[in-house]
Amino acid sequence: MVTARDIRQAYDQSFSSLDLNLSQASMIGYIAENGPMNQTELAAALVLGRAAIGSMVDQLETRRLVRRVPDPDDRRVWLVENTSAGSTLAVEIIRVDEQLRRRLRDGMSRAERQQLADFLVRLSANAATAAGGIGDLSPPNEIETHTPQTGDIND
Amino acid sequence: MVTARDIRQAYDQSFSSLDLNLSQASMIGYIAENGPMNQTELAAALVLGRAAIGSMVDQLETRRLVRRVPDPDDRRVWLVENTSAGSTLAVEIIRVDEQLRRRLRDGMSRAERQQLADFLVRLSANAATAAGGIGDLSPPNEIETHTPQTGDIND
DNA sequence: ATTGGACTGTATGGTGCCATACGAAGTGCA
DNA sequence: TGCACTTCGTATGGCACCATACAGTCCAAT
Repeated sequence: MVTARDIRQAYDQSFSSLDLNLSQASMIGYIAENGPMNQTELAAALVLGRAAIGSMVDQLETRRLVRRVPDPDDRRVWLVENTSAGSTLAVEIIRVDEQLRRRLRDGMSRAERQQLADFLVRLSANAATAAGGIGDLSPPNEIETHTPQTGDIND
Repeated sequence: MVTARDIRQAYDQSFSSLDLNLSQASMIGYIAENGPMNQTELAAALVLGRAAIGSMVDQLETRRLVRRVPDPDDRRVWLVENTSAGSTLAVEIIRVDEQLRRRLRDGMSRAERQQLADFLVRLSANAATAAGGIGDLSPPNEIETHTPQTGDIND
């Protein structure tokens, strides 16, 4: 937990020069790489709730970094896309991200990082099953139909 | 980060039967194992700010689980100690903790856990130095005189 | 055509934590 | 003996996120 906080802090600080926190930067970067998407998809990608995404979009929209455009196929949904200012910022974000990643990886081999990722996934799985049955010893239920997709912000 | 959240959630849920969250349980457990201590020490041990500790003590004090007693040697400080109810609860806390630890370790060898801990410490160190110099390439300053003590809630 | 269920984004209230600023009390130095 | 400096706990305001409930919309089945 402490490590997670340290890393988040390092990211927040790195992005503070761009006046963004980690989540905001992730959103802009993610849109830059995957194109406009609706808020529910963003929430899934960034592992946040829909409400949190909504208020993030609010903030970034007032700063003209992203923009809500109606989805022509579904009047319920907004497509969130980067403005030109947002796109410009995105390349900087990705640059900073890669730079910080390099510093975090410092002294860790590729194999080690792979193993670390593996450990974390296993821990998460254990935590999830543990959260399922509290005091009981019941077998793990069918709660997790969502084997966490790689391709998120792992690595 | 996601893993950290999952673990915290598992802990919170495990302790919810005792009507405690992870931080509260950690505090009572820590006092139970190390004896009464002042709030600054508690903050360092639980890796929280002093203000957060203060309000936690407030909560637990109204529930008569801990108690503030004046430090005879320093009139600024309160020593926080478990009440008898708190001590009773502590053994339950430790039991739940050990049980959950076992479930988290599931499928991980002792060597693997050791290695994981090592990775996390290294990552934290990297994050700390990265947080020191943002865009500059200056050498790490003397900010971190506090090599994170083992003996906390690692393992 | 209507209705029920599933899904989208929003509103609201709550939680846990931080950063900052403060008064009170201790400590070192002239 | 006085005066700065530090340290302790507290107060305040803010942030990021969650859970829940809700209105609007889509879709499938009658």
